[in-house]
Amino acid sequence: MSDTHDRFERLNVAPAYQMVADAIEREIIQGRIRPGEPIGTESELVRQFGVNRSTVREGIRVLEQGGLISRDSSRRLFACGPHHNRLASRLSRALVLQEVTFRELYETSMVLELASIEQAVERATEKNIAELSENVAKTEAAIDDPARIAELNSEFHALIAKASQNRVLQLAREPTGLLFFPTTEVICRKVAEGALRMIEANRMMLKAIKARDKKSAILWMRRQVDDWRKGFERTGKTLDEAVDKSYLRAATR
Amino acid sequence: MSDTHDRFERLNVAPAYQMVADAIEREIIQGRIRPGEPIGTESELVRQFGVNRSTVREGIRVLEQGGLISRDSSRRLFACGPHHNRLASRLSRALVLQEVTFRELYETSMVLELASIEQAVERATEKNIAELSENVAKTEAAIDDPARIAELNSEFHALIAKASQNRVLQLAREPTGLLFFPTTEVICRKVAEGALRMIEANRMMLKAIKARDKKSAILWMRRQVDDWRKGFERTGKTLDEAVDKSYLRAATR
DNA sequence: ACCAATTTGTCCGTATGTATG
DNA sequence: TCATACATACGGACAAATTGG
Repeated sequence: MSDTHDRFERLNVAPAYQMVADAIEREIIQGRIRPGEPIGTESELVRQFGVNRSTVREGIRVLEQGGLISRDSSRRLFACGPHHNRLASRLSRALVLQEVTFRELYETSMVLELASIEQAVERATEKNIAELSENVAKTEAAIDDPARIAELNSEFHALIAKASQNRVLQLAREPTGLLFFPTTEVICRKVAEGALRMIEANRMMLKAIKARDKKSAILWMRRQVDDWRKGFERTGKTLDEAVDKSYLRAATR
Repeated sequence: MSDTHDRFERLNVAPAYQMVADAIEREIIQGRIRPGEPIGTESELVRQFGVNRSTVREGIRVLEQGGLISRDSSRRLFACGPHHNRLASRLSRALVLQEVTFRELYETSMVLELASIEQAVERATEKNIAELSENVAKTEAAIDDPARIAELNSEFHALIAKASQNRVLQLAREPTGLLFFPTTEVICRKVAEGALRMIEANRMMLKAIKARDKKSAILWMRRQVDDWRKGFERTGKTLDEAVDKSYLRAATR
């Protein structure tokens, strides 16, 4: 052992593939590569970074998975503003793996959906309202198809969030929506008047948004989320059981 | 061209590395590999899947990035219940890339923080309260250090969410917290009484939680988030500008 | 504390399928 | 149609780090 001080700290050198990923990520986040712009071929990156092909490819996988880059039909690399879908379904998966309960889901959804519709009442554009109207019409036409109803209801809530013009809120509620609404199908099948009450609530929410009637909109949203809870319990399950992984299928791709 | 029908559909064959990733992911999601359990060495996987090591490694990168597996200090692979941290910072990044405004952040944070404290008042355990007390004590001791104050305040809110016992809510507020609270440092520097009001609010929230006084707790939380908005505007910025990428550094690792 | 075996990180070269012009 | 460029995948190799005796 030497009795001198270590002159240098240990260099914390990241693996090469990580540095490749970081370097490209930086360019995208800092806006020097805009979404849609090409990244270059693998050989190009090999040349620029001075590392091996395999190394570049590992870095690319990281970024692909992170949703920062993607490949088009011809497999050329380009930057892409990450679609939340991928992130949201990852989040949903994380929730399932943590074995969160339906109660946690219910409580959080209540908060997020109420916030969404409150802001939607204030800010919904004509376009938003048209989209919601179309959704309600489709739902009324699908009255006898539980799967379709559930899907449309899920879309209804996503449209509400969109109408809030608040992208943070939109992103925050997406993972819960992904897990929350698939159960509506089960409920529609088991509870006779379930679909009818759902449609009525959606119709009333749409009406309230048109009239900019915040109070009524919130009331009907609360009622619908509560209906979900009651319907859920009526299927014989308890709120304190963990969200099953089977609800993931609908969420992943 | 033959005039016969195609007998077979085109096989949707995923790349090998993707199949490797999917196969391992399935095992984890289905619970056949529990969090903490080892996955095996790369050579092991090479043998089992019958593919090249480079291919295995690409698959591993995907899962690592997805937070499903990780390497411990000795770089051995093991499954891990995905820590939200990684997902949350990814979400934050997505928000920045979408150039969301501080207003969107503010509004959503208000909703999520209020919900957190409301549930925290109902359910905080002795342990939660002890953690919060310690945080408040540390904050009082750091009164002259804006960076430390901001960090501790961020932790305070995370602890509140933890005390809500609602993991869905916890996960939902994390990305916004990551972006929201770093700005408190700037505010503490620019607004003289900022730190003091922040500490007072935290102290009062803690007190309200101890007393199970929901009304007071919510009041002080609302006041603190509002203070944030006022302080933010006092720094000369407007709520309608986009959240800057500079706020990301604090968020990533 | 040393050594041998294992494992990871990285690299090289090559073959094959596919998309584009 | 053909040629070219490129992505995917493979086999093999070596140095550094880690493990376990």
